[in-house]
Amino acid sequence: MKSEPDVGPAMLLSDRIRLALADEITTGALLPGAQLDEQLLGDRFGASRTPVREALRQLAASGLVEMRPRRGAVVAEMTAERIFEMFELSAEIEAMCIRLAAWRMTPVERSALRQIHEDSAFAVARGDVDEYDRLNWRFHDAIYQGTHNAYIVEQAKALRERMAAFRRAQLRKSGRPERSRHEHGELVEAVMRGDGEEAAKLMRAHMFNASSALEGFARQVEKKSY
Amino acid sequence: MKSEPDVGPAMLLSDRIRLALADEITTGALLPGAQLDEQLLGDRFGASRTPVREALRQLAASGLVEMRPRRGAVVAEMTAERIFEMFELSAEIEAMCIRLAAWRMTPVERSALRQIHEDSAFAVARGDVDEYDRLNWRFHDAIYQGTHNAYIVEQAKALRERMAAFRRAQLRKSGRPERSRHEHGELVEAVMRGDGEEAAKLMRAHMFNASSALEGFARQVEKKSY
DNA sequence: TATTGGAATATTGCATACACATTGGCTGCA
DNA sequence: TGCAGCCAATGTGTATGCAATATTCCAATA
Repeated sequence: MKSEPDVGPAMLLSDRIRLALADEITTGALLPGAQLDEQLLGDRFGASRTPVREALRQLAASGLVEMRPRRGAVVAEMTAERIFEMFELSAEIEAMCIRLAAWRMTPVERSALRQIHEDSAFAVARGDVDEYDRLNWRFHDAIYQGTHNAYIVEQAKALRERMAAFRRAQLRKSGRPERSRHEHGELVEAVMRGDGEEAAKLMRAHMFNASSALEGFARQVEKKSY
Repeated sequence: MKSEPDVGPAMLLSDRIRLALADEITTGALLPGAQLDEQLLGDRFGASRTPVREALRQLAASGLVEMRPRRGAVVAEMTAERIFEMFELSAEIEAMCIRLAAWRMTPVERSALRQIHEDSAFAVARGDVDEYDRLNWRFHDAIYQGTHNAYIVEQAKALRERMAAFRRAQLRKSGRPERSRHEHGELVEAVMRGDGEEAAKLMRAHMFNASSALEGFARQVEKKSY
């Protein structure tokens, strides 16, 4: 009986719960410090405690929830300060990646990066935020790959995945895609010159600007919390 | 001595399994690509599949094992190259931390860092590797704290925890503690001067030297794999 | 009245049982 | 002989039950 047009068992139940909880936490629907009772969550999602537990474990690894042995899980404090802290790490990681990439990328990789950047011009011109978001992802992904360090690629992707929920609202800010693309242009220039330190500096600024676009959102979370 | 893994239920069963598996993977007892059958592992540890699954999930998050949905877990490829990659990320994270710390640490934190460094002189002189290992941990931990970014502290600690198994054999290398302490001295100097970029550079060198101490070990893993 | 001890409750940690997907092999047909 | 499709076996994903431990509340005592 698949009356509901669900995505089917293509996605694991525990993954669905994980994504749903991550969304509720990042949007502020679940307030910081809230107890995450396994049984209750299981009831809410029509699942048993087992997939809920798996989801909570993974969320704990990403820092969205805090697990205390035999004392259950609570939503991690998600103050504006903590969101900024997460962005700062994100920015530093991105800066590290582009610094390494600027030194290590092959000529082919460099021109591929430039190509992605040029493709994004259309998306910005048409105001297609979703398309720009995809290209934005590919842009940063190309930089990760440019480090020629598979472990860094994995971890950077994982971190970016964690921040995805925050980022969603971010690009909608008026004028943000244009400015983002302009900053990408500067990044491409620095990478082309092989100037890793400069690229890292620009990336920090780029990420800081992106996080600033979230300030209103952060304050909103703040208000809900107290 | 509470440093010894307590047989009591003080530590969660899933954590014991996680640590044991991490050890076996990093020491090469479990070869890359090996299937990690949940039932078999459960039998080996005298546990059921449930805590084994939790352990595997956490190991997957740290990159030691790879999980393919409905197809089980396998030991991640652990070539010498991959070990070096993990160390590179570790080094970059440490460098990032000390760069931020050199700029942000309070005077109290700076002198506390220097104090830890001075305390370690005794341990080195007595050849007490375990004691030096503890102080080494506290030294790096103080640097994490110095970033004044709680999220970075968490993630840096988690990463260092993952590398712990590798690090264990590392300090045993003859002369390594002396050299390590000398390098720490230079790091303290740079932090005292507030020279973040220089501290970061020194930290990368420090971590690189530490990883070099593992080269023999890495080759050994390599040989076992093929 | 405040504090402490203990019992009751609730919730996690672990074990076991079941359902279903994936895989490998086997059979039948081209 | 080779390939397609089916079937069984293996093993993961999920549900449920049990045991151990943390929390809470109440009562007894100082």
